[in-house]
Amino acid sequence: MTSPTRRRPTRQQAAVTAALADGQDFSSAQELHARLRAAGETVGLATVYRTLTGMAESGEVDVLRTDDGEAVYRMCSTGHHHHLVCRECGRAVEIEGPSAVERWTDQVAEKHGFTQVSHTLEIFGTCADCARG
Amino acid sequence: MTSPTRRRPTRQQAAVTAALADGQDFSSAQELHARLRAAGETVGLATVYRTLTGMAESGEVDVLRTDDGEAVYRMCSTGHHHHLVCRECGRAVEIEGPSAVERWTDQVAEKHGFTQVSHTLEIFGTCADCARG
DNA sequence: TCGCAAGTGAGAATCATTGTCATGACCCGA
DNA sequence: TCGGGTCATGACAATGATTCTCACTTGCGA
Repeated sequence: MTSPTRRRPTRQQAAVTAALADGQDFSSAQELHARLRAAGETVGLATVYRTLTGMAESGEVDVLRTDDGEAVYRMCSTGHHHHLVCRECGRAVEIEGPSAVERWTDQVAEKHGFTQVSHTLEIFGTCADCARG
Repeated sequence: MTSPTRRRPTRQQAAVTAALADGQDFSSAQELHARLRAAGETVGLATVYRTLTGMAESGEVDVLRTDDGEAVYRMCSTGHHHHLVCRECGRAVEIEGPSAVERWTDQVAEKHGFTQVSHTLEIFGTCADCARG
């Protein structure tokens, strides 16, 4: 097992973290990079990717994939939870799954001999604002 | 609303459909293309993509994304269901979610004013064979 | 059978993401 | 406080999946 790969704190990482903490929506790496640039921060795209990947691995941010395969990131409360995401604007609501679901997934996996089980459960819809538009 | 874009039946589409029906695992477009080539079928990569996209839209196949964002396809029984997928080999087991989950997602979405709700629920793990390897 | 619209295929184009590698910045010990 | 080794950074190239283009082919109705 590798030790939790602690990264050396830098200005760039702080900037990425701040940009991420800023919004309530899921943002892509490209979006964040553009936002940082606009804010006058000079952070390389590769660095944005590296920082996000690192944070995702250590569980500091949640990652999910849009319909077209782009990875989007969001700073979330710790602990296991799921999301209700607007397809149009990306707005996300953090939700807690019923523990029954968590138990059920483990059961199903075990029954079929699967180990190291994880699961994804996301709800997509159109939020009230976007539906109105 | 557009009419269900019926495609004109062709040899190529039949080949893609057959290749897809062949395996029990999720396969990427690239994989299917390679398999078709190996089987002596001459089908363009673009056509494989077009066919898969079309089938996915009409609900004839299930699509999901691997961790690295690649789209994988599988021919499934009709109706709503989920999957237990092996991270290593892609083997998939079709599973039926407890109706409680389906109800719960709708409730949560409604409570937050979201409409046109859909959800994804996939379980990932390492299957017994791969764990042994 | 004829003609046209839809389907096809080869390759180019796109776009997110990752790799490369020289340069610069942090941290620790002296 | 200073110096050096190490890790992070950034510009750019490379990769790889997917989509676009466009000329050519083919299915199907008249």
